[in-house]
Amino acid sequence: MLTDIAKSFQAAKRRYDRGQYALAHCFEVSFECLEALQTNANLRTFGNFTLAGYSLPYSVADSGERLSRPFHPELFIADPEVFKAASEEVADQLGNCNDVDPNLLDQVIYTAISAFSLSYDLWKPRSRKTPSTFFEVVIGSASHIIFPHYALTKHIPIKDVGAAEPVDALAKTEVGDAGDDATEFSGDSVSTDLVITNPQTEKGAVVPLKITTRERIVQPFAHQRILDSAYPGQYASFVSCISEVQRDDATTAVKQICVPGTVALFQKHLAHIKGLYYCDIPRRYARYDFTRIIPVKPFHALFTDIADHLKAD
DNA sequence: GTGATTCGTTAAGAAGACCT
DNA sequence: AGGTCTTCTTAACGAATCAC
Repeated sequence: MLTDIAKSFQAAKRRYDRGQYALAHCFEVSFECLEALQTNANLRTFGNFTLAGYSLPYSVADSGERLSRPFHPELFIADPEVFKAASEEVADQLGNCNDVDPNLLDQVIYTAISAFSLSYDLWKPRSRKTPSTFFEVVIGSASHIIFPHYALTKHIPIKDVGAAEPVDALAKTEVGDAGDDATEFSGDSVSTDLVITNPQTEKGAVVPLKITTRERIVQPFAHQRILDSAYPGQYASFVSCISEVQRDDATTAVKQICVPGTVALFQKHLAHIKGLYYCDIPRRYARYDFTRIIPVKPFHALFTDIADHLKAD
């Protein structure tokens, strides 16, 4: 059953790679996943996430043989037909530049990505990369619709900065005694998931897309730091994720893998990014002591914030 | 014990080398 | 031009470890 889903996904990806509209095709893939889950697995409660007296129930998909990652049942549209109607509504409204119900948008994105991920967890659990590729295609396709006049790319070429003008104290220690040819890097580029550029202003929005981040959160900050050095003031990063949850089979509970201290340090001292955007906002990242350092917002705010950043003055 | 952080691992994809 | 082999990069899960 996953063979068909994988084929549909590859077809959608090929369209996307050619720069064609692929959102509806992605939603069809998610619909197929929901049907497969309904037919061949059992969606059931698993356990709670708890933090300081707060408790939130999570569910899993159970194939009898294997358990999926946990998902948030209130964000997840389990009924395939309901999802189909909701996703078509969202796609239509995006296409017509109408306002989309923000909560519906969050639910549709969360369900689309989660249904695909759950299916891979159950029937192709070793494929770790594929769900995130799907995420990339979904958001890239949506961006095509929302920003029809902006350029979408995946790489930003980095011009040579040169040792003569180190950008700061950190760079100074790098060039030091490595010899005169230490700066002979050319043709380098920052490889990201999605870059949206306004050709008028040349401003760009970098959108790292990750299902979960864990300690890999450092990458968007490092990229932003590089871009600040090569193109001061031109790029801003909007880190987009689904959730940070993980099953704990020993206690039949759900954990949210967060690194708040590390992220706060990156934001203060490595590079400044615009915000973290989650479908299922981790509880620890929603606390004021964290959000006063770095904004954490629901997923639907992503597109409006990018539009604000890119618009001509 | 609990929350924060890091590690170990498997696999997919991209790019280049080499062959046909 | 097209195959396939190798190497490098990237994604992200579950488990392990750290710090209080």
